[in-house]
Amino acid sequence: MYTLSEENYLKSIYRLSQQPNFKITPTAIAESLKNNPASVVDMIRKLTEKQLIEYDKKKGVKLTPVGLKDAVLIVRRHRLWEVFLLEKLGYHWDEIHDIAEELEHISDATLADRLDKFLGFPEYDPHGDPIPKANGKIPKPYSVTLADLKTGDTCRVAAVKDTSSSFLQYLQKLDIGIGTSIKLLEKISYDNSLVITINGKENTTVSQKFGENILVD
Amino acid sequence: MYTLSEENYLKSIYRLSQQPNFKITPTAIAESLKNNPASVVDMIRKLTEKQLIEYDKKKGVKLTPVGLKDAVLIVRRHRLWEVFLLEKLGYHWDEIHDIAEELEHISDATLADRLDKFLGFPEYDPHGDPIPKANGKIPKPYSVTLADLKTGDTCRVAAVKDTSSSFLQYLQKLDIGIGTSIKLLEKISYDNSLVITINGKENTTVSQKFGENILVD
DNA sequence: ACATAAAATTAGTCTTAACTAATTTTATGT
DNA sequence: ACATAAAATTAGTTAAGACTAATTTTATGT
Repeated sequence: MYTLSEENYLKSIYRLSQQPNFKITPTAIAESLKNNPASVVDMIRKLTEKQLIEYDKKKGVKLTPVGLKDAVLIVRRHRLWEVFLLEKLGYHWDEIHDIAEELEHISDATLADRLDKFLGFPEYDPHGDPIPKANGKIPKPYSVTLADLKTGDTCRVAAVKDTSSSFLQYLQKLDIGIGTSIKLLEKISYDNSLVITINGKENTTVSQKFGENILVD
Repeated sequence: MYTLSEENYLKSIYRLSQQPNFKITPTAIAESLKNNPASVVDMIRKLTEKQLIEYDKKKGVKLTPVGLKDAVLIVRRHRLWEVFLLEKLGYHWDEIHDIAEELEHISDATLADRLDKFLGFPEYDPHGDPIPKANGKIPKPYSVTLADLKTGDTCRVAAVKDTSSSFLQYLQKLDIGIGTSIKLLEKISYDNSLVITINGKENTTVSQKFGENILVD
């Protein structure tokens, strides 16, 4: 169907299109794929001919309906494989992305749907990103972070934005995982530090940056 | 580590080396990979330079110890994925080979071992072929075929040699799978056709070629 | 042994998708 | 507005790995 490269471009363009009000330029794509803008210009021509994208110098690159549909399916495969690697094969959070980058290109028509079923139709991947359904519908992404809460609010940890091992180790030290209940006691107005209670235990103070990387529902 | 093509050549050469007293020639490799002998000659040069194979016009192609080790690991990955596809995702016998051809190239160092563990360390793949262990040891392959039996013998299907979809679909039509009990009623001396009973049901006649592709124990 | 067929090899071409270097176009700061 | 910086584009190159066509080497049958 598509070459490896074509799929990577589609996925990259899709990912960039998720940033609101962001103009998708050749350089932006080049940076996200870590290759040369000249190469990107070539591929833009190719994908335009295949009617998967449209390119307007003023507006940048946009996925066509067909391109969008297929980009979403690639993302779907990526995120399903991430769930598989973490839940079934026991990989850690920070190991799964690169392997899923390879697995997402396996081309069998029914594979994603079978995997989806096998995994119990998960709605979110281990990074908290929504897994597109077979029909292309995408579950509502988490958007509220710990830092968005008002004093007195209680929430549960749904996902994390930052997946660096230093962050994950810090989480572990604080005994925070998916599903952990957190109550916001106070927001320090000086630097927006957050005073929280973790699972009803004693109080802890964390930084604004920390709070912005925890997605809650 | 290796390119897709290199891995496919290694695997192909390994498969051919399993046939006893078979000289692995450029044409033989070309046929098995369905490409041109001229291309094979190029790749023989490349793999020889990388010291993965040795080529002697008289003796044909041979894997070096390093080439053999890595070819076996590719086969290991292929067969483990086949087990996964059949047992976990519910694919049929004749659907799994092509998908495993893609999955086997996923390059993460611990993936095969994790998958092996997840699957419960299976010894044979759904085609009955032995799955090489992580250390390269290979369980004893089946060797007796249906065509080797004497009249009156009863056996169980352990594996198949031919994995073409036409053969596998024929098996499905005859209701033969791994574990199926077969009794040899008669060998037609004219053309060595075999009259058999499948799972105690009514008699069927199959060709010698068919019988030679069913491994039993 | 020799003609012929088959296999192996060489030489050169093609495609994909990357690259660099050079040039043109667009944006930005003073 | 204009100089300069940044971005986009073009042209040409490279590498892998396939191909065809032509040639050489090896095998086979009579």
